[in-house]
Amino acid sequence: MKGKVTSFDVAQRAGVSQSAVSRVFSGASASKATQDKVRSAADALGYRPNRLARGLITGRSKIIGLVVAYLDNQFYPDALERLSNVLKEQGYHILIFTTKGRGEEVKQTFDQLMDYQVDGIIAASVGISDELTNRCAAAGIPLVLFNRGQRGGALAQVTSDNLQGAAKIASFLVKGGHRRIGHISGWMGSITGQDRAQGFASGLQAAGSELVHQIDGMYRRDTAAEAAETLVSEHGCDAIFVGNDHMAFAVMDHLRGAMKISVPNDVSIVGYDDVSMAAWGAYELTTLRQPVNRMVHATVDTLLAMIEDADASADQITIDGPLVVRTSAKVPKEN
Amino acid sequence: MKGKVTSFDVAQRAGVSQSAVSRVFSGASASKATQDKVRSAADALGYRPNRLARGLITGRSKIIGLVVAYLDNQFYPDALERLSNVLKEQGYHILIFTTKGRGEEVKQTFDQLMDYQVDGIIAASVGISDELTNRCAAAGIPLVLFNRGQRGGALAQVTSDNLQGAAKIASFLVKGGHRRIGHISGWMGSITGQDRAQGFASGLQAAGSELVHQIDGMYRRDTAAEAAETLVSEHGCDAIFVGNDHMAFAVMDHLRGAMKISVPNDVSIVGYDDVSMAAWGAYELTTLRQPVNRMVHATVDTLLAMIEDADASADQITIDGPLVVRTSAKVPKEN
DNA sequence: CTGAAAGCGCTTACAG
DNA sequence: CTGAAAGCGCTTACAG
Repeated sequence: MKGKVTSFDVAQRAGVSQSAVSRVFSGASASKATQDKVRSAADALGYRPNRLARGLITGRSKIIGLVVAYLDNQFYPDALERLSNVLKEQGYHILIFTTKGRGEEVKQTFDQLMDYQVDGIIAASVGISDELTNRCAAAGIPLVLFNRGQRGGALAQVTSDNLQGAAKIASFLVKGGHRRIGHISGWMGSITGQDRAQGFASGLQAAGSELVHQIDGMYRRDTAAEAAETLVSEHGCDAIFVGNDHMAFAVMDHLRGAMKISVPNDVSIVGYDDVSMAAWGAYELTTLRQPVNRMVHATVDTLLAMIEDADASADQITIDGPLVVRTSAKVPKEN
Repeated sequence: MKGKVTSFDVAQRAGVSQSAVSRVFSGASASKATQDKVRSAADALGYRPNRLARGLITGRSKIIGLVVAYLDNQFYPDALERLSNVLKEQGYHILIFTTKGRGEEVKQTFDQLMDYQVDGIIAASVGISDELTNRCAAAGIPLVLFNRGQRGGALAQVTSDNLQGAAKIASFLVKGGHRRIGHISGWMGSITGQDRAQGFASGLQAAGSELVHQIDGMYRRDTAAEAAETLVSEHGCDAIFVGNDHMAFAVMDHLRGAMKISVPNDVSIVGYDDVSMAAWGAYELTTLRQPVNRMVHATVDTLLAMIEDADASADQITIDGPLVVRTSAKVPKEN
């Protein structure tokens, strides 16, 4: 522990009190002369304030807990990177927790999060029980849900407009002349899965069509691939809306590979998210773009507002995204 | 700040001293009776020790800083998730920093890392200057390089055996009957890029062949795609070893898409990493597997050893991985 | 503006 | 085994 220089060391070298040192680093008032003395002493010594000590006394750790479930879905690493950058600009950093589980594991995760005295929590697509919600509230720790809503609660959340987005896809598919349209949903235990499914079904009806069949893809590649086979072989689908891009890739692989089916000539596929891979040559997936950047900014804005003002309202923000048309689905004819 | 219960609150309720409370939670000796009293009081109050306060006094934050550059290469989110899990079992958590930059930005990142009093740092494929290395050493913060070596220094690092791995690929390609073999390297400013290139060239020679041409792919998709076009069109390559899977996907997309070239009938492609997508139907990429799990365990073991014992040697660990044969490259004939 | 002092929530010698 | 006390490195009223 050689390198440990404290504010006392700096004070001594600068010939001022330790309080003075603290003041210049915490941005409190100090005369120009003091500032200069302190800064040059600090530079000479390589001093930097200890955030833990500061956090202990201010009650602000400047740490945001991020809990995320699906790092294999490229949407999340992408969001993570942006979240990290936007937060960094505001002086916050991310303590990351990955958890596939639900229930007990999530609970432990929250315990640990709180042990570190995080200033706020972002939960990306993980289900939060009411108990956990209450515990955060009791501890005064703001929580915002990223890309996954929760019914009932007054939880802060930012999602894309899943209902509308799915409806856009429905309309696009119907106009594209598809007759037998199926849906492989996201996990129906998630609001996201439910909303996209519902928006899609309503959209189909609004366009004068109907949903032939729907299977829960559980956000899993293998489940989705199997579902695609069932939809095509048993239900004769000529178009499938898949609940997210991650599953859509698996569907395309399975259709083209094992089943020798041409996409989009035999079956059209549409996804949801517009992750970077959707634009790759192997897939060229038509999909609904989730505006990650705007979602990230909205999330950070909401969270920081709640941190700075405990009475800030828990916003529920819905962000609209465009349909990105590529080649994985037949396109409506111009006329 | 309602929910803030401290060890004093617990002590009071349990009818013991605050020291006693601390002892049972820090695992120091305490009688069974005291333990019981404290635990039940703590449970009733929902008490959990404040890690920041504990860290301040023990000098152990239980935070590991992870700095990572390429979250869009699936290798890293995957490694991140495993790192997080393995570390969690040991009571550590990850404060994550993303940085594309080199130089000044990395320096700032390290400043911030140290502000949080991290117990150790894992740098995943980011270049660390000697100055930074020295600063970590001075501060007594162990640093281990993950998946990227550094020449000269005595830095702890864990990488796969890039030299040998690339040599295996060379041998495989020559045996596969390829005549004009090219290489799109990883960024040649990185040791990883250099080693794979060198191992490949030597391997080719050892197998009685030679490298037709090599282009730096910079770990970028667009650069790699362009390089592939040059290698095929101008140098007549019938096989290309691409420095990592992430670029290899771009190469396959470009060859098959824009250039209407069949992989592997016209050109064989081999990658490096074996990220999960390599197994996907759209690519079925033949590639050298980096044993992420073993690399992660080795990284954590080394880092924790250095944290626990400041005199622990800075291990330089190299882990061997197998060639995973799929369909993106012609396979040597049995005989 | 500035310094002395209290205190954030803990751990850990030190006596008993 | 247990409690009183000092101290980790800071911030922030409080006097001057």
